[in-house]
Amino acid sequence: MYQLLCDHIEQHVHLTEAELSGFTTLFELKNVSKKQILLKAGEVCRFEGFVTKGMFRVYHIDKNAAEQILYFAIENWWITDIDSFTNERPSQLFIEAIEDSEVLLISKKNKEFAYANLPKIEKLFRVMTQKTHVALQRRMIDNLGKTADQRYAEFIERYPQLFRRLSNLQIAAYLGISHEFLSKIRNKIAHKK
Amino acid sequence: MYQLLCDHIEQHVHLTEAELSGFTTLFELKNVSKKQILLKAGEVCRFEGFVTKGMFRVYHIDKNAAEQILYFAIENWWITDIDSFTNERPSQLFIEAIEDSEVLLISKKNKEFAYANLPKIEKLFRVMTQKTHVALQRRMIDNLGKTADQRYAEFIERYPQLFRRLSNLQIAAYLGISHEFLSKIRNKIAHKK
DNA sequence: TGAAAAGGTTGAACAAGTTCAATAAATGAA
DNA sequence: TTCATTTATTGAACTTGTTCAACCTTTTCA
Repeated sequence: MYQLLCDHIEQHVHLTEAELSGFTTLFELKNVSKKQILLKAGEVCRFEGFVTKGMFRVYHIDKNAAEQILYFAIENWWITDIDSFTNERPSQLFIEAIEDSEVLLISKKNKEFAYANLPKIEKLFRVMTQKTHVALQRRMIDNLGKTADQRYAEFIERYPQLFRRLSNLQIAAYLGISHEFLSKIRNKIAHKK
Repeated sequence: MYQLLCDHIEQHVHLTEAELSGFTTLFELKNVSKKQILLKAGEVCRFEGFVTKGMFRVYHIDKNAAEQILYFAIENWWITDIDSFTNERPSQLFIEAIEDSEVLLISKKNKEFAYANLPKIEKLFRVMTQKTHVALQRRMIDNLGKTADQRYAEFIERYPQLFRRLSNLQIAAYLGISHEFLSKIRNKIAHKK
């Protein structure tokens, strides 16, 4: 049961059958249709989710109503507002399905139960947070030093499976540029080759 | 001994006297003078460091020889290239003292010893990585959606203790702008008030 | 099927940020 | 103290990216 989740865990830590089923039963499956919102800014994020189907975007909306996308999550990725979830603070973020999706949700209570009773789970999440952090550090450096053209080219190269499934509006919000300018970058690339 | 480090740990997890001294003896104190480099890109990062005096910058140098600063660390902050340290891969980063400094270093072997023998330490580092990650997420969103003026104003407000000790060159490399443009922003602010 | 909504492109005017060069001010080391 | 180095400022020309408006194409869904 929950095959994708089990495989994912197995890649990071080795659990016995009992530990694995003890942990996975702490999740509940939720179907989320396209455009449905799982978390709104202002609410406390009550879940951490493992995506088993579809795609989500985690994003911020500023005072000018512009959207900044923090990350996308497809199959085998996790979604949450880690700050809101762990500190039970109102979130600054939105989480929305951009395809018809399925996600396995775990509550804070159940996650704490896992930390208390399954020490290897603490390691799992430490390692995962670390990996996510490394990826964000690299993205930060790219954003500080590279032009939009370069960031777009690298996005396509690094995440071809996201690129194929995303609209240019979403990609522009991830790169931090207007969608019109992204369109001009694409035009330039198309005519250069 | 190592009072700053003990206080810092105590803020995150509660250790017995024995655990605390068992952990802190895994560190060694190093004096680092201004402009001395602790880690060069290309090397494997062999340490994780807790700053007890002075200040460091962790940065990247791109092909055009421009520097992007990932973060600064003063007293009570940690420094490492987490990717290079945990995966024993060549680093992409430099770590340099920008004041005469003191840092407590722990090796990978000793950190793994701590993880294996002091389960609370696993929690300490999970929580710390999580906090650092939340801060970087906020910075990422700011970088995607805000102008340099706004980012500068927020940097001063959020980190006044860093601001006072840093040159404008360092701040510009952190904000991702040229130091000339930062100078113009400062001029504009000065004349507006 | 057809109308509405969403996504994509283009151009023109503008704003934000860079580059280069010249100069001044502050700091540091002998 | 002094000379060299580093840091900060300013202006002019340039590049990168935004905004707004118009228009076209594709998708959605009743």
